[in-house]
Amino acid sequence: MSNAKLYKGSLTTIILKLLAEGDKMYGYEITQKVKKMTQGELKITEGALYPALHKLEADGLLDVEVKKVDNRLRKYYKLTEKGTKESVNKLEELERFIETIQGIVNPKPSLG
Amino acid sequence: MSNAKLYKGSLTTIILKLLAEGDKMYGYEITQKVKKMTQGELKITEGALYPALHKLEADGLLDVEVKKVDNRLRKYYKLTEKGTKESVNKLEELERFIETIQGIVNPKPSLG
DNA sequence: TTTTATGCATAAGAAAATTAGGTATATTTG
DNA sequence: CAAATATACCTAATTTTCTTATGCATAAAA
Repeated sequence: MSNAKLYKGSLTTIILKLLAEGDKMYGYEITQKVKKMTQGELKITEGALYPALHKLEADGLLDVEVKKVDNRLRKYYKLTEKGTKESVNKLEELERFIETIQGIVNPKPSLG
Repeated sequence: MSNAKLYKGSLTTIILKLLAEGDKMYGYEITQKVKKMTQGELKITEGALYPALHKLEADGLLDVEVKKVDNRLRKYYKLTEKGTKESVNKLEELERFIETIQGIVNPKPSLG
């Protein structure tokens, strides 16, 4: 994370959302995809990403599958059933956060 | 914070935004105003709020004025000049975060 | 041949919350 | 009147989630 500030707590939601698209992904791939999708605005640091992936795995939201490609290891992650449900929750939570904070920084005069 | 999840890092922005409206405010008033503006969705905890106010003051973004009203103390906070500038920065930062993360959770197919 | 890219990882520290208290006065309610 | 709730401040311990700084290894590019 460097250019655009990433509010703490949103990384997990990003990971779950990307994996909810259906395809399994490995860590490095996630950093590159986020960079591309945000036109370089958001850079996921490895120091944040890998511990986050390990925690999601430990919590039973992700399954891992190790593969060797071009003589280098890749750890492919995919959502478990629990992870699929949690991805829905996290996305709703994010939407609600955005609506809520918009209500403060861009309020309707009647409630200000 | 309890109902809607507050992403870590947004509290300072909320405080600065409310004070940027012009009127000085005291801590308890901020918690009540946020509750009202978000229809109870967002509850600022005192354990987060007061340390945040103290830090903003220590950083020279807020000025304090203590008043006794109904035999109870109130600490009124208002933006310094530096605080006014920072409130603009923080709001831009928040807008950018929202746009950026919308680009991930609600992507244009061309970039996905 | 040195740098950059790919791919994983962890450890120390900082930031910013949560949780759980504490003090005190004023008002409302049973 | 007593007890609960609202108003108003505070802090300390802990947890969560990052950043920063490393480390290792292979492949490709400069």
